[in-house]
Amino acid sequence: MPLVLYNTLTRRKEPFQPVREGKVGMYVCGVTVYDKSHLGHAKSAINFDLIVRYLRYRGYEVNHVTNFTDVDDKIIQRAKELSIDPLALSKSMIDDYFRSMDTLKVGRATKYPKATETIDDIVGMVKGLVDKGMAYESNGSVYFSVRKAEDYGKLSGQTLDQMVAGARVDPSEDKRDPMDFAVWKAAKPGEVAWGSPWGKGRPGWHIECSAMCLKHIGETVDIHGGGTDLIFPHHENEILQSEALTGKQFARYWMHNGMLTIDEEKMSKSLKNFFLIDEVLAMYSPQVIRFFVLNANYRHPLEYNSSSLEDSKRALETLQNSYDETKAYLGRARGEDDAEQMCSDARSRFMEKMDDDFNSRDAVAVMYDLSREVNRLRAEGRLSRKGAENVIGLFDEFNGLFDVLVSEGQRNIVSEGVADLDGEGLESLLAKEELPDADVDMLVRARQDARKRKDFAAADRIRDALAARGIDIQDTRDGAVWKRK
RNA sequence: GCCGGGGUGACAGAGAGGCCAUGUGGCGGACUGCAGAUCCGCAGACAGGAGUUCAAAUCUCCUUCCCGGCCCCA
Repeated sequence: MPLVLYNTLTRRKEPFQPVREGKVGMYVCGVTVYDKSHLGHAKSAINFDLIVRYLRYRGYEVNHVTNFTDVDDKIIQRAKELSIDPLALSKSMIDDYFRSMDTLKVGRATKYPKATETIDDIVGMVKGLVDKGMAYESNGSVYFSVRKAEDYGKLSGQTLDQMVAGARVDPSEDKRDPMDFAVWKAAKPGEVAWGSPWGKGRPGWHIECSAMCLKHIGETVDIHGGGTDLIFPHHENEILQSEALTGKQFARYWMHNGMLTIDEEKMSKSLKNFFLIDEVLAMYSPQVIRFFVLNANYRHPLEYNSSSLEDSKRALETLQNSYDETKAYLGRARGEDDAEQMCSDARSRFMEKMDDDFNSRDAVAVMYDLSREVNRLRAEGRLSRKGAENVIGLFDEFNGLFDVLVSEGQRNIVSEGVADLDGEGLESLLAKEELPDADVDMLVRARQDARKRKDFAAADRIRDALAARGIDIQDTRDGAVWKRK
């Protein structure tokens, strides 16, 4: 069964066939680091990280490159406002990006090249374009000549004449055609700049990605990704300049993630409707945020509102409970069912969904099915210890891709036996601020005793006291199970 | 204006010709001292209008509304 993915270039799903068997060169456009990252950037990173993880799960060797645009107009302007060095600003924002993404469990790319570290390659590329007559120098800047390019609009479906008609292009520059774009920008006095055959300057935005693809992956990348907002003009221009230079197809598959929206509008800095990753992490766990993102198709816009993470949190609890309960069940397994068939069915359905353009939403639905089935087997006492191990193993396997379940730190503890505690001991435990596990265990047992005596007031008092410290008790057929929330 | 993508139950969101999405929430039942968790069941949907087809949420056409892009942007 082949892996199929949606290719923006052809606007349809296609079987995935990399240039070199078993190997994938993947380039994903990264961020321009002039400010801290927001939830929309997190969506993009999580979406593409899942794609990388799944490709590896499928056995591909993936070379994943994501860049940092660490010098551009916005960075220079912001640095000026803050009276700091622009490269110091971008450096600190890159640190922030890594901090956020690490917390969100976004896997690291193979390489994170920066524009400022690729200047030589960029200059070489610009030179090559000028030599070929595809680009021209004008007042220290170099522009790509769009009229000379064949098949303009390959990716976006735009034609040049349409563009010029409705465009808000700036005609005041030194361009021969208003649609020409800068591949090298002449520096204004005092700006950060690098030497070049055309004088001091810095790279145009689009050229750095072309140069990095060429340098770190090759003339043809298998998968080129980014947000839908980059399709035009960024990716269109990357294709033009790269193919003009190499004569080879630049990217086989173009994948674009849908925007995160608020009130159906794109989350963005300019609309001031964004939430920083840090702000959201202060309220919700990385797992909840990941689940929110992965519980939807990467390609479509995803609506964020005040309740969306709360909903995700609740929905995820169902899966986490099933996982935790199955682990807790290991110690008291009774039953015959090894769940072999159930697990292999679930795995193949899961892969079938992921093979279909990384349909994580449907893959999540498979996890819910698995969880319901295992819950039933446990409740009916039909699951064997081996069966529980199989299911836990499968949850772990899925979680290796999604990373939405917490495997440690959230233990379910069954408390059995009678509490060795007198009234005074009980009161002193109830008064404690911090309760180590042994104390919790003692209180849970005391509550069990009280329930047996039908002293429900005392039992509820203990439950309330534990709840106030974030400890949750559940009475089950097999005794009381508690966990820290 | 032009180029893309969409409008699915209370909400979030899959699906792309025939079969169930799924989750949260709601309702009913089981279990329970209560609660929670869990299980079983129920309700509720495909923007509007034509057409193609034995069969359409899924294909075609029209209308309408929304979003993204056309300066920067994941």
